[in-house]
Amino acid sequence: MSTKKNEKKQTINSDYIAPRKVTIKHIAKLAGVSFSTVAKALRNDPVVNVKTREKIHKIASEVNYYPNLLAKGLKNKKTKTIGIILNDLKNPFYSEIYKVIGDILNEKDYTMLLCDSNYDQKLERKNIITMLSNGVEGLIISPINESSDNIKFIIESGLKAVFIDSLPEFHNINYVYVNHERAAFLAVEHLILNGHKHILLLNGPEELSSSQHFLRGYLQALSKYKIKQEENLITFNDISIESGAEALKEIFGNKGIREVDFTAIVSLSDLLAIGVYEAAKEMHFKIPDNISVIGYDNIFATNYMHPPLTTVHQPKNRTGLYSINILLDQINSDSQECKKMIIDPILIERESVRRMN
Amino acid sequence: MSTKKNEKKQTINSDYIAPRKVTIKHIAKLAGVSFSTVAKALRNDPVVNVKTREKIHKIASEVNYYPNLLAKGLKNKKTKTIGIILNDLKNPFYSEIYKVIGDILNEKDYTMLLCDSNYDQKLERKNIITMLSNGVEGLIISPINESSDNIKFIIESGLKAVFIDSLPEFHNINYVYVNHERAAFLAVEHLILNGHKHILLLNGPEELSSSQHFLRGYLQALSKYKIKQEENLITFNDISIESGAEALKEIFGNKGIREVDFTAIVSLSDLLAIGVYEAAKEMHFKIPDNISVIGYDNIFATNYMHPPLTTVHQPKNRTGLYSINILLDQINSDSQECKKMIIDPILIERESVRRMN
DNA sequence: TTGTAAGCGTTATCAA
DNA sequence: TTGATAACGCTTACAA
Repeated sequence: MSTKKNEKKQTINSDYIAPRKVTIKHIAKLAGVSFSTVAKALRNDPVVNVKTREKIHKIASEVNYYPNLLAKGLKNKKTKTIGIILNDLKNPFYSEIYKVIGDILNEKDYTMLLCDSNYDQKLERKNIITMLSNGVEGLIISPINESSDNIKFIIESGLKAVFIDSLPEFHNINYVYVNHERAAFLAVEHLILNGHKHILLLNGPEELSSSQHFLRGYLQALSKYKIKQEENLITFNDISIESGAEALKEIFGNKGIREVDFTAIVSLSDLLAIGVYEAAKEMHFKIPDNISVIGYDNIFATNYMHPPLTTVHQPKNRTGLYSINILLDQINSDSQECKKMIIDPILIERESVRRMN
Repeated sequence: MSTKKNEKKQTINSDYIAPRKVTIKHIAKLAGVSFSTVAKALRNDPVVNVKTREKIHKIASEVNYYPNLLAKGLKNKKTKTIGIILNDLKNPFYSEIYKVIGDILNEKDYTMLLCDSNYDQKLERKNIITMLSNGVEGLIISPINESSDNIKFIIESGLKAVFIDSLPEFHNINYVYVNHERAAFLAVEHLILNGHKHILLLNGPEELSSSQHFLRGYLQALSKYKIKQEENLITFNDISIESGAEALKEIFGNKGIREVDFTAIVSLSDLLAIGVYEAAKEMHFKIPDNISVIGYDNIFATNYMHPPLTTVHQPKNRTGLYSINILLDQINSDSQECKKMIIDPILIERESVRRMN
């Protein structure tokens, strides 16, 4: 028995050449105690002698010991890790959200596993599995579609999750949702009150839940003000500056400004709205003189554009803050009660909408 | 012996109530084989019978099996995870970088552990340890200071790393560096050639290596054109819109535009430059009529500002692309040769600089 | 106060 | 072709 133990230690010793990561066993050897004593000492368990504890801590810091979180996680199912799945890391809208999440995580000594699903449901599924496989303690996700199998999969997995930017129809879930329907309504109403009757909708991808909510709000506003809905004024697009510009250029085609059949544009995302500005440069039309534009999100850049973009503000800080707090609460308190928050967006009037009446 | 084994299985069975994560042991039981056979089958080891393999795969997908990456990582020191440590997740400059990193990682089935150090060296150290503890296979870091202990710590840890946005003086390291010195030189030279002689430097934090390089470039340009350096025109600031605006407001104080002793501003970051725009709004001066501004980074927003910001472009895509490729190469090929890349920035002339001559 | 041993979910080696 | 077993680094009863 003791021979065997010695053999084992020999093996470790003979590895000296390659600088191995130091473990509690190495420390134990240096301190001349058993490795379980080291484990206890490192966690400052009062059961171990103060002298021993100090000695062990001293050694640990001398050899730059840091624990292996994989081993720890494997043992206690606590990885101190939370997962974030978003659709476009580059969109400043999301950046603001995970910035505040990151700050809180820093404070609470959690780590963030971040994935970008690129608005692709297959990738989204893969990312969810990655999170599960990595044993994250919780998940914050902005799902592509709120009634997709991916959501069911998350729920059934038992992983604690907070959905953001969406409104999945399950009762045993948490979400923090900024009311997109209301946002669209606010935007379109603002346009209508300024005398616009033909309003182009630059929506996101059709399968995106956000797009669906936004469309609903758009339609609601039209209907409230008895404005006829025009099929050709509803467009679905990828969410990026480029595709916003692309969409406009396509619509214009050979037409001149005067021949185009709308006077204003609402868009699901400020990025798309910036695309309109880009198109304006290239196609030589003026905002808001020829075409009015209103965005959504209120990303920082919109305030400095020319003209400053009228947009609907999404409280991104609060979204991040609430979602991470709800998640951490649930992780650390076993309280199974679900939190559902709906935040109201706010119209920010700037100078990209022209008064027609 | 066999009794004991049965007892163990009983224990697992009696856990039925709480829906446990399924492991290869559960599958083994369902399939009526040993768990080591399952392990082999799942990795499609041809040593196991085709029938058995198929059966096991079928069961695995029925019960939604996914492997425990913690266990896997513990066993083979391969976590399929890479760490990214940056200083401000909200800065679009960084977003663009980790967007492309994320895309590549998606492709190669790696996961990204992302930390924000907030320009704080203590936090940076903590984040490095977190990465080590989590067993990342590689690290991409934009360090705060390139000669800090944190860098040495990384090198000594043996973790494969690529440094970005900095130029640490060690030979056995990789870096992808955009030449900040050159960037500052380009910017200041542009200002000088347009007739500016009193140029305010809105630099980043003093301990930031980037700030130091940038300052060097600023000084170089002044000296090349025989312009006297003025101490009070060199300022260090946090990198954000707010602190850019703050700095300007403080400088102005009670002075009017005419009394201020510079005609142009160079800044280490577009964010700071946007702060100048913000100040311009509040203090009622005009860019470039009263004050010229030139930024650095060329974040997407600068092109749409009023006036469009003249800035120096940093190839962010290439930074991301090169760094992740170098890292992945090194991880998967044991080639220990170090890669050092220096990328040249490019002046982008827009409309925020006034011609004085 | 300290040490022993089992176990977390895998992989890999060896035996059957 | 399949199964038993040890090991990865840690935690945690339990024994000494």
